[in-house]
Amino acid sequence: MPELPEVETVVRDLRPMLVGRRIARVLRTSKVSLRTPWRGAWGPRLVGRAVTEVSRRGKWLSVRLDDGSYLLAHLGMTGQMVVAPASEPRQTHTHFVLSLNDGATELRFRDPRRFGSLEWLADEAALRARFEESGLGPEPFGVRPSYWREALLGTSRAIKAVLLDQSVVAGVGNIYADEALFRARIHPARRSTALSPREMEALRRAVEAVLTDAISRRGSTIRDYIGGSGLRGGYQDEFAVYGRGGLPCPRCGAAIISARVGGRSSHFCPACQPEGAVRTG
DNA sequence: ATAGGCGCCTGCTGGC
DNA sequence: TGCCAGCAGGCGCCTA
Repeated sequence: MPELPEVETVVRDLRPMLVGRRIARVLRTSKVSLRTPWRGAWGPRLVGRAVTEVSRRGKWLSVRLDDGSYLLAHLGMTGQMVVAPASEPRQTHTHFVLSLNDGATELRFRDPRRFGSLEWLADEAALRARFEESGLGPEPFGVRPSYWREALLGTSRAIKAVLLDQSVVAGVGNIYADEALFRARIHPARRSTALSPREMEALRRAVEAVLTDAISRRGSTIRDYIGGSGLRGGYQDEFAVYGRGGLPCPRCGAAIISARVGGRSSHFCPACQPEGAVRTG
């Protein structure tokens, strides 16, 4: 669920509430184990540590501690990371809780579907190795056009699948892939190698623009997503195509198509995003 | 080697 | 009203 704009929003929300605070207590509040278990004995490693930094890389969220170690979280489809008053009842599927030394708040990790993960890494080298292991590509902002072109020419897949490939560019998920393809007027099923240089460049810029706009609206809430302070996103109100099958295209009025491309539901305008002839305008 | 498909989970929706 | 299939923002693993 959470794609780059959602994770970025969580990071921005959490930062002022976490940086400078110390971890007073670590609680495992759910009996289920996460799909990727916490690596190592987490209790002793965290208690007493202060948070020095909260950041994002692709869809990963990291919390740096004052001994140089990191808590690394991936929110999967339904993961939430929220700082809440300790007095507030915890929701179901809250798996881990870090009590903070202000005595009043706690960081909660909640994840109904449990596709998310939470792990501890000893230092920055281990963090980088973890990103390497997951095949994480560059951040989508300021991608070099030459890199982009080579990445798109280096695979025979549909462009939609290429956008979802985190090793090509980190952070784009199903929503923003569809929205970026719409902005660039490219049909999701077209082979990435079939795009003209102009289209490739339009798409590179569309990805940046869509993600930037979504961040400014605090991401998109379809169902589960909330920011680090519990607020919902607002970008779902600006979707041009995602989840809008059968509704009119905001640009030309044609009915938006909903179809499976590369195993994922995809939404596009059949008029603005033609599958056949490459438009070379 | 690459690309596609499946499985992991829970919860909600829509059709019968 | 109730049941059940299908589907959901992700990703890693397996197979052809």
